[in-house]
Amino acid sequence: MTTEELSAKERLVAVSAALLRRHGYHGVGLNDILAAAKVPKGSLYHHFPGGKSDLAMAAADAAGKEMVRIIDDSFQTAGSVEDGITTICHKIAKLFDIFDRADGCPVTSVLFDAPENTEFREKAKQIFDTWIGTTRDYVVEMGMDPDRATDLAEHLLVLLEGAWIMARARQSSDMIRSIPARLFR
Amino acid sequence: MTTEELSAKERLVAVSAALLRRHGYHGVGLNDILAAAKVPKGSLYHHFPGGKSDLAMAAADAAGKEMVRIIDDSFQTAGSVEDGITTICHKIAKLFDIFDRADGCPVTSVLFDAPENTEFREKAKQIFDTWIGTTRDYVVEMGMDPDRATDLAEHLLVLLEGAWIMARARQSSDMIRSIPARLFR
DNA sequence: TCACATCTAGACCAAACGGTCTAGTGGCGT
DNA sequence: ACGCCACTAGACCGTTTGGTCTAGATGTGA
Repeated sequence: MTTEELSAKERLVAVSAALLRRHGYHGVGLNDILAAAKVPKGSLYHHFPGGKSDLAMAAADAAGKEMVRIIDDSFQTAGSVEDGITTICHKIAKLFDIFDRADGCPVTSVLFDAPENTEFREKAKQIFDTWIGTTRDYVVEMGMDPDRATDLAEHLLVLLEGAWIMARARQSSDMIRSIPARLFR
Repeated sequence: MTTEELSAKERLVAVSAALLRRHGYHGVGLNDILAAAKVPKGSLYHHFPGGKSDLAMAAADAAGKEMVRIIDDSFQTAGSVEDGITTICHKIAKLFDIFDRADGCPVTSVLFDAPENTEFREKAKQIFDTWIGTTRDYVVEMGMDPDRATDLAEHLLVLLEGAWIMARARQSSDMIRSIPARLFR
């Protein structure tokens, strides 16, 4: 993650996403984020008047969009539904391995840590639904009927979230890699 | 949750388990726990010299054992593997609904919030493995070969953890209730 | 009834928290 | 050259954090 040539705002979002993914919302201090991003407090509250929660929302959005990019990339080169989904899982598994096998799903880590905040939960739901919608659209495009496609996309997300948790506990991406086998058995 | 006749130590564990499940490790303050359990600080550090992390470990253990009890109960009255697993999911879904559709898996909520602590992660792994082992034993006892049984038990846990997350996001236990359909399709 | 261990009780502490505020800096349009 | 505005910079604030410590209550066996 090169934060070199990025603006202060961009650095803030990137660093937040990374730290929040690993430690959760309440697990990171604002000062940690500021120090890692090399941004003074004044800048934070200039770009994100809402403070920490504002920043977390932006970080979750960014992470959500990156996931959509992964889905797009995976299906662009895919010859079949199975192919596309397998690629998604392998890409995520690889990222998981790269980042010390320590990071959780961005949405879960960032948003569920603060469930007392309705806005957070709504955002999580919305991002999840975007992922499901994106996946479903590709699958429908490839010929599956919409209802089955929605179910498949939801099934994939459930497996992915569950596998992500197991992967963290076991410090191994195996569970993520074995998702396609579970889904298309 | 009647904390009436319990000892201070028991109240501490019960209240911690409940609060941690909802807010995560860093999301609850020691003072919140103490106030809810009506236990002074001195008592905490008498019973749990290790402080908050010590308490969280005990809470996770207690929650882990309760899950084993659910598995036991479900298989005791089950006529088939499918039956037992369906009962497990329904029991968990019911509990989820009762507790405001807000609580996550105890192990995930309690332990993953503090992944910088190796001891925490190990404990999470150990509890997960206990659940998998318990389930697998029942399934083997019912005639399935051990390898397939292990895979089935792991598959169930992955689906359960994933569904739990989705359930929180959507404030609905549907995803948990539909696990058997996904597993035995 | 006295000694002792267990447990309760909460005042107290340094550190860290998220957030506010004022001052200053840099670059761009005119 | 100047004024303006986006942004940087960090001192500072009240609150809350997890944790320590001393004092006292309670029960139990000799």
